[in-house]
Amino acid sequence: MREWSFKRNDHIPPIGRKVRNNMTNQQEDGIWLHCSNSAVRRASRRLGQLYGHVMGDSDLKSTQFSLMSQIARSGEPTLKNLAEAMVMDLSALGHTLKPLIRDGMVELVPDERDRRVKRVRLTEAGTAKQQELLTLWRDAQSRFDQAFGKEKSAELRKALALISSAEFAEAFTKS
Amino acid sequence: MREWSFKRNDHIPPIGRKVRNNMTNQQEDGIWLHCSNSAVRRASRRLGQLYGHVMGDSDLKSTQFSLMSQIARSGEPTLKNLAEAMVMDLSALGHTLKPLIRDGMVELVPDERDRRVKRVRLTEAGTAKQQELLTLWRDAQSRFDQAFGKEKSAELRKALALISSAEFAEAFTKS
DNA sequence: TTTATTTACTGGTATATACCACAAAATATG
DNA sequence: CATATTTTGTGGTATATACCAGTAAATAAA
Repeated sequence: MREWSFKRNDHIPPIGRKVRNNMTNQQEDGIWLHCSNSAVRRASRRLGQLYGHVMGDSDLKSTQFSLMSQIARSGEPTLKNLAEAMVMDLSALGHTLKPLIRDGMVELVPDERDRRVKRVRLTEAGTAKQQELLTLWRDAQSRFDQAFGKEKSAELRKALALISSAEFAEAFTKS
Repeated sequence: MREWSFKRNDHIPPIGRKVRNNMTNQQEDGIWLHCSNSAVRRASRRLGQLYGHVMGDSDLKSTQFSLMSQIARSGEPTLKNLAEAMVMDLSALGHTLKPLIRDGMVELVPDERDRRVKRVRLTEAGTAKQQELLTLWRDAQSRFDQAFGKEKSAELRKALALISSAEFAEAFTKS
């Protein structure tokens, strides 16, 4: 057996200070308690895993389900608008759509008035699949609400929507 | 000019209901207001971009900076422990480390007592680089605190740490 | 109307991240 | 001790995502 040092969260060492920390448990101090970016990414990994497991062996990843749900919700958005809504780089969106297009879940249709523009649309199969997975998604979301608190859950989403907004980006950048 | 429908957030349509929404602005209703997973991912994309721009042309991505900061903070964690701390899949961590190892920022050292185990360590160059970027990180983090509120910022990180915890995963899964 | 600029998308390249199957070492079991 | 099981990593494959450098269409400017 190795000699373990014990948790001591009383004096929080500054970022990047070496502590020779061999602790196994999760409660230890970490960068995510100091860096909002790290904190959000870390949580997104956890939720990706959690929601993903609920989605299970369905053909779609939780990210794909999100994207398709947003497409359905938007009607028939242009790539540009969809990218903005998802806070995603336009080219990243293009790449992300490829597997969905390949699998016949989504199709791109040229806009009639502006030949530069392409609109994103769920195929019939895509719509059906999205509807089908709604049940699983609801299970995941209700588990989340249960574990985190329905109230706090809604508040959190609102806070995150604020952070994701263009106005926030503006404020962050200009200051 | 196209005919635009106008924003109406008064009646929030359920997920996956088609609305034929051509709105350009960000305030529109979206999946992220209903799905915590989507909300967190979306925010993580935004923050990735924002922090990333502050990091600018430095050799490290903001994700790499986070990871290196956690390594520094942990002392000399095993791959397993680091993966757990980061809430990252072990193999994903391995892959993520490759560019850092290639660039001489990080090295893997075999554990002396358990030949299965490898420990992660910042090289001298890595430590220096991490220290150097601390300034940029501090700028980004203080911009965030400014824009979101220092209080709320700390609360948010705590909430996200809870969501990222093993206990939360437990609660989510068992329920 | 010709030219310059902006807009919307595509493709390349690199990192981020997950899951699965496999290998090797350590540990538990009979 | 010999075998079964668990633990820790590695490599493959696929999606997620960013940034940059084009390209073509639309629009603004001269």
